Amino acid sequence: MSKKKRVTLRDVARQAGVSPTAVSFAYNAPHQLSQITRERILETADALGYQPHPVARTLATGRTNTIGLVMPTGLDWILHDPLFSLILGEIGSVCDEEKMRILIVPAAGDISPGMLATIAADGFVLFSIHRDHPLGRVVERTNRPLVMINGDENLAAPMFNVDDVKGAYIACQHLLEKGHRRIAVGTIGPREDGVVIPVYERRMQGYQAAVRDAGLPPSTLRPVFIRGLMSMGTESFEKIWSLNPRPTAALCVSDVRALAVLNGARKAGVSVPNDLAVVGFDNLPESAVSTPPLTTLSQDLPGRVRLALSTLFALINDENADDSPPPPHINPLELLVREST
Amino acid sequence: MSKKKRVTLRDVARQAGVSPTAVSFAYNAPHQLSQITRERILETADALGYQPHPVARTLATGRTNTIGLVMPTGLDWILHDPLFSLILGEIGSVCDEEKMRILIVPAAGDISPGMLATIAADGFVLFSIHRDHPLGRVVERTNRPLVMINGDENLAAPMFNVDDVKGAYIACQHLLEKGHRRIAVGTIGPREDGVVIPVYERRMQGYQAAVRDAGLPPSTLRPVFIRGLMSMGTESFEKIWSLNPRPTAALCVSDVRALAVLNGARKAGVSVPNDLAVVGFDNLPESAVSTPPLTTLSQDLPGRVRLALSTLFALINDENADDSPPPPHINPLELLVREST
DNA sequence: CTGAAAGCGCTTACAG
DNA sequence: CTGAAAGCGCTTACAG
Repeated sequence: MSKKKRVTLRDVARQAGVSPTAVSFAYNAPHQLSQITRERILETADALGYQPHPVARTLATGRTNTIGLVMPTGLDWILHDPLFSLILGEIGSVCDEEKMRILIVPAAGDISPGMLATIAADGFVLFSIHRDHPLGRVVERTNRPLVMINGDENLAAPMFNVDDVKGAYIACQHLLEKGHRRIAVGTIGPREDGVVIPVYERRMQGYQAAVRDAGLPPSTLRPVFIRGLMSMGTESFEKIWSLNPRPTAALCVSDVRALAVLNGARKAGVSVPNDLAVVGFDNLPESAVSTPPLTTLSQDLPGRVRLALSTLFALINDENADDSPPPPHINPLELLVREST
Repeated sequence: MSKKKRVTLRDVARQAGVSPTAVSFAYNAPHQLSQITRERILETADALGYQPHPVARTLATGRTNTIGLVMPTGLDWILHDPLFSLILGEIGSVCDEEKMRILIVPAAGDISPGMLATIAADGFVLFSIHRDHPLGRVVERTNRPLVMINGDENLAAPMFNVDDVKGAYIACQHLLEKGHRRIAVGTIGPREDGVVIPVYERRMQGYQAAVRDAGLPPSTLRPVFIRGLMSMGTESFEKIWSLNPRPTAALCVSDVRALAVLNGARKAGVSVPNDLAVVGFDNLPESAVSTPPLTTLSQDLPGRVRLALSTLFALINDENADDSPPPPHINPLELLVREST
């Protein structure tokens, strides 16, 4: 094959003996053409192996039929956060239905104020952007359609979150009511790249508020930095278990962390919930079948993702949309008490 | 803000008092411009908030700086296959380094012969394409740069696989040597969408060959269809355990399946490896820390992915590349004997 | 129902 | 070092 010249609309027009306009109409405005002309054009196109050039089409119409998924880190995130996989899967279903494509945009490193402008997408979904992240500034001054998921509520953008603070509050309250007074908090440590994840920040606040409202000292809670990886179970558990004084319960900011701790505890021969109660966050499918099944906070992820995307699509289609972002959409969380507490 | 007119290169040129060419050069051929002109242009651009239009640039240069990741199913795959997440992560690192973007292309449903042509990408990575899948035809007649990972070796395309047949062979042999004569094979069932996954097909062949070469009857192997989901552990284990006669070992075509079975066995109080030996495939990070750690086949995934991508990038850059696809690249697999056998 | 023309916003020989 | 011009391959008023 090698450098075959691309067949263009012009070639088809010439071959079929019609104008370029007619060929374009055959694809984009069939009713503007007589049945017979249209068929001849389509047959010629087929015979020549013509395919409309997607980029040229985009330049002319202004539509890419692509949405950009922007995250504040490298792609390692996708890799290791099962919740993100769930979100991605849901976005995938919606995009299948809407015939939109998905462009992955990791925003590690160099973030210029105009970075979104350099990306060929009709709109963006931004994940976990913190107000102090360079993307926070970008978001506030861009005029391109975007929505945020799990973002910082201080940013002025359409926001689709869960009620992290309240969820964390009731999770912590649950443990306090069971009499726990020494609680490890399994949370994320400072990231090398300095990125702060808003949901974890809010969850910490929720835990702390519950302790405060119960009239207990802040030292009731002991933060422990653990990684969100199943393979780090032993290390994570050890970090918690070696606290002095030894905690009787662990609140984890994510289910992966909680599941890893469960795994580590089992290997160490420590009984959950008898020796250590464990609570997660987000209710992954795995959390229902772990040993023991995990107490956690459940949310309507599909509903939230769909709402975010339909908002985004509306923004894309109404150029002259209202300027002020709507109030944040905050899904409730429900405490699912299972056997780990 | 609303419908702000886009600032174009032309606007910058006018404002800076230079030609459009000069503005373009300021970005793409700095050395062609005097230091002073260049700075003036860049300042003007900045002041006007100019951003080069990525689509226009693509149309003129023919480069999108994007690679398409094509899979034969919907996005549900990404969702549930942890191995795919690993691959994606690795692709992500390489693309970060190369300043390439990633477009996700699920190819469920309507696949026209020209489908790749409708996608704005410089090249493609195709996953798990079977010769009978509609994409198989597409692949063979397209002249766009592409490579395949875990694909069907009967397809004429640059291929980057592992030695599934041999790996499966030695895994099965391992069990036979331990004296197992009733072996369940935990494999994928027919998918609703009819998609066949080449690696699983090959792995089945490898298991069967080992049994044959050992002079044992084919009935030594009993296929059981199980899902690749951690949350299906109990169901998967039950299916295996209820075979009659009851198997003493299970070969699983993927680690997720093996881990799920491990989980199900534990809940049922069945001891691994004493009552049931279990072998996985692919060596996920989790497999090293499961209870018990999983015997499985390990591969050099990062190396393979990087090789596939560098081949793709070479193809993208050399239009007049050699026509005949290179022989398939087949990475060796190593049996990692851990405590589940 | 059909066509000539302008336009989408860049890049890049080519000529000076 | 700098600019006028053609071209990338479509779409879409507009006029007939």
